[in-house]
Amino acid sequence: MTGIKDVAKAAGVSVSTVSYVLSGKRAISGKTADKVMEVVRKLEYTPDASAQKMRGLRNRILAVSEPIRGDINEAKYNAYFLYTAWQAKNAGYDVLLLTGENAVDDIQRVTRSNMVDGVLLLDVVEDDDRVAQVDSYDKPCVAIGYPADRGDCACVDIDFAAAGTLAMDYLYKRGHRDVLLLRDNERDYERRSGYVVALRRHMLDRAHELGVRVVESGKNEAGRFDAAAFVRDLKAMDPRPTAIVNQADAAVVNMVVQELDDAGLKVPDDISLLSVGTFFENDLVRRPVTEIPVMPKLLCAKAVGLLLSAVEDGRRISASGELISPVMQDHGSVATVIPSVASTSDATGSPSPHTSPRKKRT
Amino acid sequence: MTGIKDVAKAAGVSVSTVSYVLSGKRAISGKTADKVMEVVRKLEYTPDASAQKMRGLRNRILAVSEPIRGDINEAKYNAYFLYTAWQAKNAGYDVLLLTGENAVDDIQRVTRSNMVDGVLLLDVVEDDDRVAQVDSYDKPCVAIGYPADRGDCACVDIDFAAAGTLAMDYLYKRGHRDVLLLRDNERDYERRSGYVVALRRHMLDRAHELGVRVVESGKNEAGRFDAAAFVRDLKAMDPRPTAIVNQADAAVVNMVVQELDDAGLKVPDDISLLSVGTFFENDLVRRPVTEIPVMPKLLCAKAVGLLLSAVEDGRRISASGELISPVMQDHGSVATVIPSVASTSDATGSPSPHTSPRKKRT
DNA sequence: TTGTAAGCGTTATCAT
DNA sequence: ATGATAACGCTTACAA
Repeated sequence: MTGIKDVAKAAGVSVSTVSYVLSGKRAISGKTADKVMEVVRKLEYTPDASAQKMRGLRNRILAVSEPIRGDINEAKYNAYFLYTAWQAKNAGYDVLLLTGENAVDDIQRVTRSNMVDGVLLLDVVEDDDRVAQVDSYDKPCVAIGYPADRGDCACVDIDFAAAGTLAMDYLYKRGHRDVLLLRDNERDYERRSGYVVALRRHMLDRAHELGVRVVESGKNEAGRFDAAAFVRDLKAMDPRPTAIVNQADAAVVNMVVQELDDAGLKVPDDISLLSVGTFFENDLVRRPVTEIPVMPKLLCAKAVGLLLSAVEDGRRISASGELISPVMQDHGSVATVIPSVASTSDATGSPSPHTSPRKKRT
Repeated sequence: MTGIKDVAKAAGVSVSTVSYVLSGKRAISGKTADKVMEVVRKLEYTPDASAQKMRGLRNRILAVSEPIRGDINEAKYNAYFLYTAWQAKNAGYDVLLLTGENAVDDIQRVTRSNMVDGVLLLDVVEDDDRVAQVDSYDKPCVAIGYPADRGDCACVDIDFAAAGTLAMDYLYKRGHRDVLLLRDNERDYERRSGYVVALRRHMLDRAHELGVRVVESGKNEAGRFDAAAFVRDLKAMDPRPTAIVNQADAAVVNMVVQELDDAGLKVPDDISLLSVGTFFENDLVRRPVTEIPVMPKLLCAKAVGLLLSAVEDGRRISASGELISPVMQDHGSVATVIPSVASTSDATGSPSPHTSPRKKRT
């Protein structure tokens, strides 16, 4: 309500003086500056953001696109969203959230109408419309996630090819030749959520190269996972897997760990557990699990940093595709075993001499 | 980039004609309108939001304040946030998220700088700064939650006094005289999160009035809940509670149900389970639980509706404090029992003749 | 039915 | 060191 004119009048100076005092873009005598600032505080003057934006100043608003597909309660993706908001805030930016189904329309609308300074894309899937249309936005844009074809879109993600390799090499090096893949929520595969699908493929590929046998768990429908059945199946397998590679979330892992416990299987002595592409930092886990995490904090920091380098310094970022190396966080849930001789040959019905896994924890 | 002048030039009309075609605020000949719209589409013209706002039009942006206190992964509150965003979107509004610690500063900044049309307050605690300062905002404001003193702030919430009464009356009517209160996460009590605290108090008060004995579970620290111990304690109690009243989240309830099962206690035949002030709709629950839910969807719809009535129709809403009646959602986890005669008298060490609860489910 | 021009609240250029 | 004023892109009162 109170504008720069009111301040100027009350301080007995011109509007330009007020503007310059506030922006610091030219020298002002200490006396005038003090008087102006005093009035500014007294009148609680805050410059009109629209007027500033019209003059070409930045808004300090970033659009964050996170289309809500189906269920609203996907805590997994909230981590990215909140860290993004947090990073933006730290840099002095606010976040305009775009959750509509027609994400591309929304992004075009807010960029073309000059409502925001830049755009962040969250929950990117393998063939993402928002990425494909990046050239139609009037503002810089960074995706968190790496679609199959990133075109001109700047992308930041974990290197999931490397993560898949790292996971399998890690197990292989510790003697594991038979692993059980605990699938993520089916919905994540179906929506072709970028990394979940890619990671699984890379793990299977690497396992094949190494001669590691991978059996996949049954489909894991949302909210219907039967941990008891999973463990029962595990015990019935021949040869019995020496490790579980997990893509599912904390709730599922907790249930599995509990069931393993009930079934008398100790982690890692009787069965190793490695979680890949998950993020357990904040969730309750019944026991620490060795993990190659997705690192939302890091990704969001990188993405916001990259976007702001374009917004504030005009850097051209359309060429940037940053892949961050995965890291193994050892929490002692993977043991070293002696590979069973039969494990790489074909599995006949004969009772394979199962090598009891018992070694130092890793 | 492309402005109204460009459109006017290309269409061979004046800028006001273009403006009027787009706003529909005066009659335009069909021919001109068509031509203009064609050019608008071809040039992908989108009016500059700042310029419009300067002319007094609405921005169609609502600020949503949800300060992140401590841990970032509080899924509970995300539901409110997402439903709010969804409701806003449905009404044609975008959402500017304010997560900073200094919520009041942020709200003052975005309202005074005219960046938003209105403000929604989420995760309101009993003595909430944001509510206390509501008069210092330059835009209409609605809180979801009911602080101790709402002052001039419009508030929408479940009537938790009524909910507490409803919960206890419901159990009392079904013969329960001894109940065990399963506490929510301690953090929720500590931060004095509005309803969690109020609800507990109201339940205890009502129980006292009815002569229902309430024993509280031990503190439930985040991520450290020991369901087995909880059930062990339950079995050791004398007289043994016939019902559990739950304030904790789905993860905790799942664990408890599982442990009850393992301990041979059937719900509801051996022990009733009533959840109050929770929201299990989207979470996996091992068995349906009778619930007086918090109804975020409804609350958000009411709040957004109220706010928009102020934003769009200029209604004065500072007098509005809407309390929504709680509803009991029966999912068959509460049984009717025959009250034990000893239950209202003092509990001596004598082995009370525990009335085995077995009746029709409710 | 359409055009002209004032004005919204700022910033920045030009004077002084 | 400070002041007057054009310009930003749009909406709308007024004119034609």
